[in-house]
Amino acid sequence: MPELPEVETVVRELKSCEGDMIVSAKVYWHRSVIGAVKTFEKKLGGQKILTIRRRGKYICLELGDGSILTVHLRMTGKLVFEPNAKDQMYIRVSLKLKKSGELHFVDVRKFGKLKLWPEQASLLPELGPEPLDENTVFNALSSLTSKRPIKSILLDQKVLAGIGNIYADEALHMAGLHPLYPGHRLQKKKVQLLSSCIPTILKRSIQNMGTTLSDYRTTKNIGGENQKVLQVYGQTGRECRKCSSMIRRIVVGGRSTHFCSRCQRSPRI
DNA sequence: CCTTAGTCCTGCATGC
DNA sequence: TGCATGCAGGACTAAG
Repeated sequence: MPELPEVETVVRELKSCEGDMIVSAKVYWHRSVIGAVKTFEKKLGGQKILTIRRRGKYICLELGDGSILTVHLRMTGKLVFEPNAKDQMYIRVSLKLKKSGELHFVDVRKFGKLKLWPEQASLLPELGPEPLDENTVFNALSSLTSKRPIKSILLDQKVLAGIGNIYADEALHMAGLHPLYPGHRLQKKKVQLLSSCIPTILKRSIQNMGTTLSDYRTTKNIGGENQKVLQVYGQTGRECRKCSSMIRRIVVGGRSTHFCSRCQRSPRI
């Protein structure tokens, strides 16, 4: 599933479309678009793409009239220029670009969403800060008084924007923290450690072009390589690469959670 | 304030 | 082989 590193990889590729123009937009599955589909198609036609940026897990296209198109890939969404035969079946939205060709939003499970935000709208106001800087992460985590499990806190986009299930598990393993540890009971030293692990884990994955477990691909239909260095996510039943203990799987806040019971000690109750 | 369950979806793994 | 069942999950919403 695309999280911050995967979205960042896609956005870096898409940067080549800055300055291009959206000739026309066509929606094939209306629920992939938030808001009125006719307005969406009409307002996108003829728009110049000024900048393409990432915010959390959102791809943000700043358009000529000041409006902003956001794309959230959710589970299986991807943006591709040349869809293969299988992709063709799952094209939900297509954007015809003047110079770059046709950009297709492909999404098997239809969870992904596109939204055109009107001019001057406050964009994505509920998102927390970006988690790529150690000090920023420390500030976001140290101001917490929540009793929720640290895993749930990391997945909360209002706390930090962009971390998903894979990197939450990987960062907690690197920091040696049990996913059920209550946020308010973390000592300052543990928060500091976790705050350095999160950017490290995310930046490494960006270098590896993201994690491809099933659907994630870049706009050029290239998979990432970061799945090769995952320590716990999807490793249930295998040996921990650090200590050889067995990787276990539990459910935290409805999400499957992977951890090493030796490296990540259970909190004292 | 908090947690849990339901919703959206489809492919794939499992079991008989 | 074929059919039924259940699972996966990000973000949102509703209920308790």
